[in-house]
Amino acid sequence: MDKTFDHKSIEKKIADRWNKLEAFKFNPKSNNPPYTIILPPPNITGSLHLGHSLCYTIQDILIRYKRMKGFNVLWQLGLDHAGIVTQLLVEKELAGRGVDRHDIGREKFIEAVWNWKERSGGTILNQMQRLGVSGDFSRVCFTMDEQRQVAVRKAFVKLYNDGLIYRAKRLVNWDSKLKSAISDLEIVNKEVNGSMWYIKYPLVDDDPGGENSITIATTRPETMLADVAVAVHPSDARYKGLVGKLLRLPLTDKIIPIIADNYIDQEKGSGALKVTPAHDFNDFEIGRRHDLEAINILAPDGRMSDNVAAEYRGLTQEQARVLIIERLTNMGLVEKEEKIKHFVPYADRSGARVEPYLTDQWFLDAPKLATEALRAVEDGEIRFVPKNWENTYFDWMRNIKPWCISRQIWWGHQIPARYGPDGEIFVADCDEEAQTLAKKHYGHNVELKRDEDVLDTWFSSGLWTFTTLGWPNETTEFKKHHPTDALVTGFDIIFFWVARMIMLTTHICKRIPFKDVYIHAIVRDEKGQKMSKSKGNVLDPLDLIDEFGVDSLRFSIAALCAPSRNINMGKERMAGYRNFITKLWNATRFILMNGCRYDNHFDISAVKLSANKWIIANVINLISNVESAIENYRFDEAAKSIYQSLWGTFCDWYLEFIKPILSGKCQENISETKSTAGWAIAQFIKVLHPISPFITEELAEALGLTGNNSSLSTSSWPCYKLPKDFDRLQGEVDWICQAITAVRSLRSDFNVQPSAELKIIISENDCKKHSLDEYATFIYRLAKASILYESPEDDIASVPIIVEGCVIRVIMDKSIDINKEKARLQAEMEKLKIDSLSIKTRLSNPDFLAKAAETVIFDHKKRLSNMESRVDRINELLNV
RNA sequence: GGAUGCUUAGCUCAGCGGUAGAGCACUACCUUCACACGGUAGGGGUCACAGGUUCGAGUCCUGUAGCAUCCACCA
Repeated sequence: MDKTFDHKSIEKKIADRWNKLEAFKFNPKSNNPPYTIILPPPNITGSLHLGHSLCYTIQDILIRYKRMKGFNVLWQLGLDHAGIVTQLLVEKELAGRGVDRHDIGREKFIEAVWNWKERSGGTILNQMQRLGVSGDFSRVCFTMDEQRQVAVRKAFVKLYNDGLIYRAKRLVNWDSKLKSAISDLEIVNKEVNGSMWYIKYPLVDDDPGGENSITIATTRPETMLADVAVAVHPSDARYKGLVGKLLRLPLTDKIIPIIADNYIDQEKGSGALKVTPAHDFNDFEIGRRHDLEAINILAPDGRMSDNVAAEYRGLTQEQARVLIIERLTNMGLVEKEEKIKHFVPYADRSGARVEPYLTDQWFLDAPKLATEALRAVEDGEIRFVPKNWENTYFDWMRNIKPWCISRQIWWGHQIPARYGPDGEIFVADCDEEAQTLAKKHYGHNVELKRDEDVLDTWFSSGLWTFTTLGWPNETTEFKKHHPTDALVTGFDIIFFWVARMIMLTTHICKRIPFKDVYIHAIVRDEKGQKMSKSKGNVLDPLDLIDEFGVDSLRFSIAALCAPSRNINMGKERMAGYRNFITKLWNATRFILMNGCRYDNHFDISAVKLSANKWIIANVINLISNVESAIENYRFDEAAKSIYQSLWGTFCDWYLEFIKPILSGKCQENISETKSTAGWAIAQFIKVLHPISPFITEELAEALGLTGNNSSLSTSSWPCYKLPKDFDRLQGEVDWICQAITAVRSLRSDFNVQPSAELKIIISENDCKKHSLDEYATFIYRLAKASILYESPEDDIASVPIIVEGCVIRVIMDKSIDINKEKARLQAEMEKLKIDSLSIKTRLSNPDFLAKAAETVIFDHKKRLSNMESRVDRINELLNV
């Protein structure tokens, strides 16, 4: 074995072995208790980024752990068709060849998308395998594959028949670039510079150009062409008596009323609001209350439509705005213009400015579905981990609005609705069924027209837990593995996905989709900045794997996975955990070099030597700590306790303890110690396996823990009971460790050469109390100090130290002049005292305090306390 | 404007009633026969600020400040 672990030579080999053994194949016939996770399906457009690595590693840890625990694990993998994103990408690709999708038509375009899927869909799956994802890749589903299409249609029809899906003419968020409705979650608000114009609307009864008018304020004067009223607050003194009067809308000369509505905020603008129902969500509501007409002046591409005077038609809104302001200014109707900053909605995907737009769309009655979805979480049937995300969920769910599920794009599940000649709607799974419905309605066969829209991507994602398990068929998977056990995802898609899955699944299946929702943090760079290509701080997981190895990456992820909002991932930190992986490698190498192997028949209760009992107790304790950490989704604790035990206890102490034995100094214990060491390292390898599967698989084989045709992945999780008196040794060995440390400290303080041998005297009582006979060689090995059982002559210089009430006298090597060293320490102490005195003087000087900045004072205080603690230490050493 | 977090060692973060912790970085010494991606010993902390509860508060409560994120906001 090499001195350092060469991950590159091993990862591929191990992955191939897992493949060959079909280690992760799901067995539907197994009678073991089920454990199920549905993987959040990545988009077919993507490649693996660090966020994926995090999400998948966590799931893989759970899956591998549960598999070892004897569960029949089902980790359902899949891919998402990602409607809008994919369509935009394929359009872009076509545009590169000078092709517009409208030229080739819908059918050819969809063909092109499937083509794309074939090419890029597999990329991320391959990358997942590189990460060590231990799912059954033969079961990968796709949100648009045949089975899912059937299920999605079925679900839609059911929701429609249950009155939860309806078609309506409503204002929706309109992406004018995409020419499609989008959901309010797909919008980002950006702050932009704009203007607020104050425009006078003259009262009808007055002289043309007269003084009497109402001033309205607006950032979008072009929409005034669609104004149908001006609204004021009923109790606004400024407009008392004007309610009910008529205004002449400038430019169009349309007569519009002044109405009163409680929605109006007297503080904002001029207190009078122009009402434009077709182009503002609030105005739409006002329009409904007052039975006002909604005039749509925008075309689907966001330009001025034919509903306005010819001179404005076809203009962009910006062009129309300039023209209108120019005209109003000439008419003397612009009171003032204020430059302001305000937030304007943009489409997340296409970047287009989002318009409220009046169209016919399909809606899901989310407010109705929310009741049951809220109850499931309120009652604790579904548990969020960490729990505080429940509040986010509750807040959103309690204020939920109907979800517009139709999209005017081509790539997606086409809505299973057909229209009769008179517009009557027939919703059915298939053509035949729709025809039957139509015939029943009309009394004869008619020609039906299929709705062209497709469903929002998140609609099919929302059904994911059960459509992947065979629903609507009562498959074994659906019966046994649903509800699934855990959903692992980021907080950024609680609304998009988690909430919708809960709503849809509780209604359609009458059960919850999952029991636990584990919300992981978002990966950022080491400074806590969001990773983005423009900032150039993106860490590519595949690069990290190349540099540090998968096992290090996975271990880092686990170790950093504390329950907070962010995970700051930097290379320095990763290097530290890579070192840990190397440490494990070398510890195992050492054990193998000394002829230790894992012995299947090793009986821990027959062990005699304290050091061996001690490490066994530590390891058993670790196993249960790791168990409860993983069960509680505390992967950081699992990783850290393995790190701590392996490095801090096993390597730093135990291996040093047993070196004298293994080298043949105590023949009687050699066989037992070899077995114990082999057993202990095997346990470390097992408990680490869910986190770092590759190196552990490799080492397990070397240790003889697994054979040619077996895998650690499918071996069982260690289960040991601590033999009776084992944990009582803890205090005893701790004392030994402390004594050794104390001797080493003293050596360091007195500048004793590391190679110099010390003699220490421990009272007979203490020797018995701490079974020191057994440890004599250990103390020699670790502190180069051997125990004397008889007091030497008084004239030999010694320094006493106290460890937990027991006095240890350390006899110095003859080459060390104790008095000289003591004098040196004394001098150091005096100097520190004098220095600290001068700092104290400074700090008590009002002039200094007045001049010095706070940080300077802080620095002085810090230095002072450092000096004082050093003085205390030296004092202790000299006085005992 | 509403909500939720965060503020602890130089950096990144754990800890959430009982003697201030980890990793990395730092200092000194050590190429000792698993490992220099190592070993040993160290140094480094007004636990944001101000009040309160308690025998006792990074830890609970109230308030303040700064930062972050989400939601709302086109008069």
